[in-house]
Amino acid sequence: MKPVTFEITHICKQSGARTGILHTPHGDVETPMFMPVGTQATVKFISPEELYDLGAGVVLANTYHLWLRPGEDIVAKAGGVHKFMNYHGPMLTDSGGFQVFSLADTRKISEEGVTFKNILNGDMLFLSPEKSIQIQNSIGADIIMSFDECIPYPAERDYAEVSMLRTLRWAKRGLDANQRPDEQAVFGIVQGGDYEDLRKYCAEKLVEMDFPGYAIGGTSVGEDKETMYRMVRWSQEKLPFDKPRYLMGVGAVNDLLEAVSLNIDMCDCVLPTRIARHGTLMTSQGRINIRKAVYKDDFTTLDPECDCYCCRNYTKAYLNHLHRADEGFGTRLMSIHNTRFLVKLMEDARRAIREDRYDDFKKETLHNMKFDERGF
RNA sequence: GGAAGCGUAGCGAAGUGGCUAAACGCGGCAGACUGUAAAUCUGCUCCCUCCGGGUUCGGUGGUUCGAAACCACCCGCUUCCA
Repeated sequence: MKPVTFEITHICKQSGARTGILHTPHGDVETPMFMPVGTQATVKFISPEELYDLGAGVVLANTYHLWLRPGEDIVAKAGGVHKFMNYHGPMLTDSGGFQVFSLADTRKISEEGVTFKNILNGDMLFLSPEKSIQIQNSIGADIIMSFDECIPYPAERDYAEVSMLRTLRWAKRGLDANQRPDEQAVFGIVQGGDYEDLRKYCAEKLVEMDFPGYAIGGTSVGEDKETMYRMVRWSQEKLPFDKPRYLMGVGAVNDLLEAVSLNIDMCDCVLPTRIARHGTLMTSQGRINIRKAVYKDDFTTLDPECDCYCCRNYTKAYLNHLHRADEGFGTRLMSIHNTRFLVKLMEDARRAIREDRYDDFKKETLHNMKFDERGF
């Protein structure tokens, strides 16, 4: 019994992009989709009820951070992460592989795994592919990720190769370590830096291991757009067409639209919630910073095309005030808006795909959001 | 009426002879943010500017090669005593 399955429901005649349905133990979700990130078992400032309201499907949590606090045993004791945080839709946990990148100063990599410094108390901790899966088994998300090394960009070819080969061995070890294969699906992660042969080789080898879904990692780590899209294209070419493809850590509007063109089904990103906290909002007319003086007495809606709780009820002047006054309600409203914006972007993308006009939709959306003619 | 203390850039507050156009915080103006050590970080914030220049530290006058800093008087504020 496979916990996670995928079916393709339509292929756009204009673009080749696809829609699908991801079936999980906590419900079905339509793809392509955007997945909000709730690292510490909460999407910062957004309640589960608000997540349902804004149409969130899969929500992420993070293995490394929940391991350190409160500890995976606590989450298991709560009955799993869904019960713990009271979110009953599908969930996915990242393996800690991103922390190999983001916490590079505090860790050391070996064949066996990664020694991390506990950022909370300085203890030395060891995370292996098996340990990561074991923790994720305790946390209990529907989709769990194999432990990988997210390498920086740029990376020397030799290092990218050594790291990718090790990530492949880790993927196999993680797959074999899954104690709950009937409830939790392990996805493999394609690495290989900005090297075509490495990306393709990695994808081929992962496919031989037969994962229920595949992710593309090592992107959005500082590279330019051309490079990112190239890495995605190479990675995705060797993946089986009928399996879900997850592009990790991507959430800028132009990147999402390009990802959908490249047959990506799932994307996650902290961007909407993080920039919301910092006062930046995504709108159908492009990004704005609500703190700017021009919004002080702008009593219009943030985005007239948005149907979120924030846009239905509040003005830019009010958001400007709340942000300047450092009021948490403003942060909540803006987090809800940005998250809804990306969820809705994907809803609109799915509709366009079903109507065989995805290329038109993409071009028009990018134009309205003031991206240049290349979509950058 | 007497005594003591204080007055520094939009605000708060360092500085008590040259390294000071003047720390730091707030406020203000911008920018960044992509599998979250991020309700964070970066830059600018006296005036004119390309180098550079011009005016500042309650006011006026002095001491000094040189003062926000020392002295005198004046103005204002605070506290205490009557």
